[in-house]
Amino acid sequence: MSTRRAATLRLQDVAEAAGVSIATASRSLSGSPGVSETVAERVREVASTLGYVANVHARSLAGGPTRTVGLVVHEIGDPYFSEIASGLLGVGAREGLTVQICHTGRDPERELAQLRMLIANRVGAIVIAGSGLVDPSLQAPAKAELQTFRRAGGRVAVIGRHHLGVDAVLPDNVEGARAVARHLLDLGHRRVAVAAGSRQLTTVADRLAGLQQAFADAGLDFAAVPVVETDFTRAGGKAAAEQILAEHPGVTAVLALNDDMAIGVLSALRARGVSVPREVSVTGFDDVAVAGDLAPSLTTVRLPMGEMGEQALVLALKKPGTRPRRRHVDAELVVRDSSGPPPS
Amino acid sequence: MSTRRAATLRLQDVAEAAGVSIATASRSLSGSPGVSETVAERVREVASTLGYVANVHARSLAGGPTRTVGLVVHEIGDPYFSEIASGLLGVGAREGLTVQICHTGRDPERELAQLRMLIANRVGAIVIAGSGLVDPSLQAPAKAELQTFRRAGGRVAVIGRHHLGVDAVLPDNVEGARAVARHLLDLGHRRVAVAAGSRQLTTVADRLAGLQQAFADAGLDFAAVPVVETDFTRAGGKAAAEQILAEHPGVTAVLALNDDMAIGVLSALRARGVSVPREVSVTGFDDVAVAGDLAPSLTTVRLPMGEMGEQALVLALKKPGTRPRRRHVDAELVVRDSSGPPPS
DNA sequence: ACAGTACCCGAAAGCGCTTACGAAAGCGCT
DNA sequence: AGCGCTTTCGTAAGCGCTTTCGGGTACTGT
Repeated sequence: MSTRRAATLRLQDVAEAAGVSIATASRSLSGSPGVSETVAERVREVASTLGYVANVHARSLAGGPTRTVGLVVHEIGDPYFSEIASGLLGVGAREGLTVQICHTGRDPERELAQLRMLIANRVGAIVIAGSGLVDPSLQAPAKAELQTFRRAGGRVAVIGRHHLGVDAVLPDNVEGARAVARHLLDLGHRRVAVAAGSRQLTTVADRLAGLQQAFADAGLDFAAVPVVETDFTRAGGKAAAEQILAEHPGVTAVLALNDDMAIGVLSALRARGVSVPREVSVTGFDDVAVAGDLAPSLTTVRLPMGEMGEQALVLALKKPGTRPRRRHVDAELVVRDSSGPPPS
Repeated sequence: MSTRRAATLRLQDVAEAAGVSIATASRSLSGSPGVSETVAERVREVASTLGYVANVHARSLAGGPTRTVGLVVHEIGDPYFSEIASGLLGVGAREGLTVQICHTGRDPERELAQLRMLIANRVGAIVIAGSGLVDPSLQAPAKAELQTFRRAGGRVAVIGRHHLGVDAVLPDNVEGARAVARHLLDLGHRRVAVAAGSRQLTTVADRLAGLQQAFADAGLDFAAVPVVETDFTRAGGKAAAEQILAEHPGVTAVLALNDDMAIGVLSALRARGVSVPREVSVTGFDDVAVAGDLAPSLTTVRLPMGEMGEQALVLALKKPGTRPRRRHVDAELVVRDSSGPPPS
C-alpha cells in the first residue's frame, strides 16, 4: 500500500472557519475543559457542517485517547466467536470506536504475538474471547505484557475465562452445566458420557464442576462418568463420539460441552446409524444460531453471546478498578428435540 | 480510554544501538533504497533482538505506507461473512497487517458511514463483502468517496458484487446456479419455486440468470417459476417457505439462493410436517460450515468463502490497475441428502 | 481607583516516524 | 591532482493533533 497525502480537512481548517486557534478547536472537539460553552458549541457546529473527522493517527500520536479496541478470538469463523464479535461491534459502532480483530487459530503463540501487536498499535482496550494461554511459559509473559499495558492506561477484559487476572465477563458455566445434567438425570439417564475440550481451560473445569454438582444432588457418583477430552470443534466432537461409542457402548446420553462438539457428535451418531434421541440423547452448550435449526434441534444451554461481547466492551471502557471485576451473565437451559428418555 | 505515554522503544533507540542515524534506521526497516545492504542487515538484526515494533500511528502520520485494512460486512455473526473474514484475517496476519472490521447490520446508511470512517482512519485498503449500496442516492456518494480514496492511493476490493466499479472477486454464480437447477431438473422436478434475496443485488440477478439458463437448456420456461423475494436470512427463508407452501402447494423443490435461507426453509417445512427430500427437495447456495451437518444434510453450491476473503485482500494489495479487475472463483455443486427425486 | 483572582484563549513544543535535501566519500577519468 | 559522478548517510522539516504554559480580559473586593 502506497504513500499518500490525504486531501481531507485538518483541525486548522476548522479553527480558521470558527475564528479560533487550533488549541481551542482541539479542546472544544475533545471536550476538554478551558473553553467557554458558547465557543465550544460554535466550533462543534462548524466542524460538523464542514464534515471534519479527526485523524486518528495524529490524535493517538499526540497522546490523546485512543478510540480503537482490539478483539482477539480463536477463530472468527466459529459461530460462538462471531456472535460475540457481532455484539461487540454493535456497541463499538455506537460508541464511535473502531475495532481491530485478530484471530489466533487456537495457537497460543500466535495469541501472544497478536497481543503484542495490539499493544504496539496503541489500542485503547483489548478484549480477549477464548484465550488459549494456559501453558505457563506463555501465560506468564502474556500476563506481564497485559499488566504493563494496563499500567500505561490500557483496558483489558476477558470473555468466558478467568485466568489472566483482569476484568472478565463470565457466563454461569457451573449453573448451566448443572441444569443440563439435571435435565438428563431427570429423564432417567444413568449411563452418560461427556465430550469435553481441553481440561486446562477454566471453561471446561467450571462446566465439569457443574455436572458433578448435579450428580451429587442426585446422589450419584460423577467419577464413574467417562470424560473424553478432545477439543472444542466439530471434528473434536466427532472424535469424541467415536471413542465413546467404541469404549462405552451402553451410553444413553452424550453431554457435549459446547455446541460445535455436539454437532460433531450428532453427525458421528448419524453416520453410525444411531437414532437421536431414541437411542442416545445429545446436549450441547452455547446455543449458537443453528442449534435450533438442526434436526433434531439441539437441547443446549443458552449463553447470550452477543450480550457477552457487548458487556466485555462496556466493562473495558469503564474506569479501571483496582481489582479485577467480574460480570456474570445467565446460562439458561433450552430443551429441544435432541434429548429424551433413555431407551427402556 | 485515557491518555498515556507508551514506554516502548523508539526508532531512535534502534538507531543508537546500531550506530546509525534514525534516517538510515528508518530506511533499513522499511526497505527503502539508499542504504547499503550490510548496514540495513545490521539494523534489522538490532531491531529484532531489541524487539522493536514501529508505531503505526507515527508511521502513517508521517506518510508511510499504512499497514491496516478495513473489512466491511453485513453482519459478522453470519457464517457466510465470518468465514470470509476468517480467510481475510489469515492472509492479513501473514502479511503483518491489522484488520478493522465494521458491520453494517444490512443498513446502507451505516455502510456508507463506515466507509467514511475507514477512509478517515486512513486505512490502506478497504474490502467490502456484501455491499447493500444499491439505492442510487447512497451508491453515488459511496462511489465518489471510493474514487477519491483510490486516487489518494487507497485500494478497494469487493466480494461477490460487481456494482461499485472497483476490483472484485466473484464466485461463478451463474454456473453454480445452473448446476443446482440442472441437478433438480435431472432428478425430475418440474414444479419448483425459488426463495431469493433482494433482486436489486447483483448476486441474486446472477443466480437467477443461471437458473434460467438451466431451464432453457432443458427446454423449459423459467418465467413460470415462482420467485419469492424476501431476504438472505434464516427468517427470510422461513417467510419464503410459508408463502410458497400457501400459494404454490404442488411444489416439489425449493431452490434457496443462499444457505441461510435454505436453513429457514428446512425449518419451516419441518414445522409443517413436510418431509425432506421425500415430499420436497431443498437446495441452498454457499455451503456454510453447518450445511453438511444439518439433517437432512444440505445439497448446495460450494463457494470457497475463506478463499474469497483471501483473494480479495490479495487483490487489494496488488498495485492498482487502471481498470477494475475481476477474479473468479469456482462454484461447485455439492449433492447431499436434502435433494432427491420428486414424489411420484 | 487598584491589586488580586479566575477564567479563556493562543503560541509553541512535542508525539515517533518518513523523506526531501545536502554533505561526505569513493570511484574513474582526463 | 582535480573534476564530476554515483553511492551512502545524516540533518531537519514536517505529518495533524494534544497539551503545557503564559498572556490577556473581565471580574471581585477593598
